[in-house]
Amino acid sequence: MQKDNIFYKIYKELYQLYGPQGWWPLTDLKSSSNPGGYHPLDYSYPKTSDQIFEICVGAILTQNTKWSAVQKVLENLKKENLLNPKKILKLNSSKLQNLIKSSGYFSQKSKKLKIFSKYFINLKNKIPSRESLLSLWGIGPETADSILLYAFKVPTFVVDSYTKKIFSNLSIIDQNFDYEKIKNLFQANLYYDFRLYQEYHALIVEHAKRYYLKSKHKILCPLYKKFVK
DNA sequence: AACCAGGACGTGA
DNA sequence: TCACGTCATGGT
Repeated sequence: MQKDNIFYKIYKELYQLYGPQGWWPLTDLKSSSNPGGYHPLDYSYPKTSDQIFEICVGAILTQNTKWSAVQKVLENLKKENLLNPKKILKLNSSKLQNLIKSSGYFSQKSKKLKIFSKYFINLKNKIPSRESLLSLWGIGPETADSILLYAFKVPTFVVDSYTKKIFSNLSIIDQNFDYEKIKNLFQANLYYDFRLYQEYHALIVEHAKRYYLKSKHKILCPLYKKFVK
């Protein structure tokens, strides 16, 4: 890859603007001084199987849902000591639905969590393949890549709706590019480094929240002035 | 008070 | 393959 390509330039710009994002947040790391549970510049592998599982659960629950809502649900599950695949499997579905209700799509998501929990137990601490994740009902490309990148530290780029919004607005990609094409474009233009991928996706989300939400005008995006003629 | 969130699936053409 | 409807609660 060449260091002066637009994908890497924008990464450096975003990193300079917002700094390290400390994804994926963990309930274990929450405290009064760190309410979000983020851990900037800590790229270490999750310390327990339950932490890995928590990241996966968060990735599923946040499908088309605000993280703040997911955070509350994770907090509840943690408080009940249920952030564990065997315990999720044992729970009856209506109880699970009640516990996760506030993060939306509770019927679908309870089913997804059940299916994923069984899969996770069968993994026996091995790193899953992307294909096996995608074969699960309820795990699409973004969720699979989030799980691989943030829970298992596998260098695979995560593409989300914000990525499409920002980079199509900057005329760097086309609106009709599909998931795999966008993912491959980023990977072809970046160092093969899970830390870089982790930060980049998190920075994209942070940037989009500031400049690409409904009421805000995309033209105000500072990347536009800097990189689009 | 409509609109949308760190998507994925099912369906019909 | 692909565009479109559906899933659902909670915040703005």
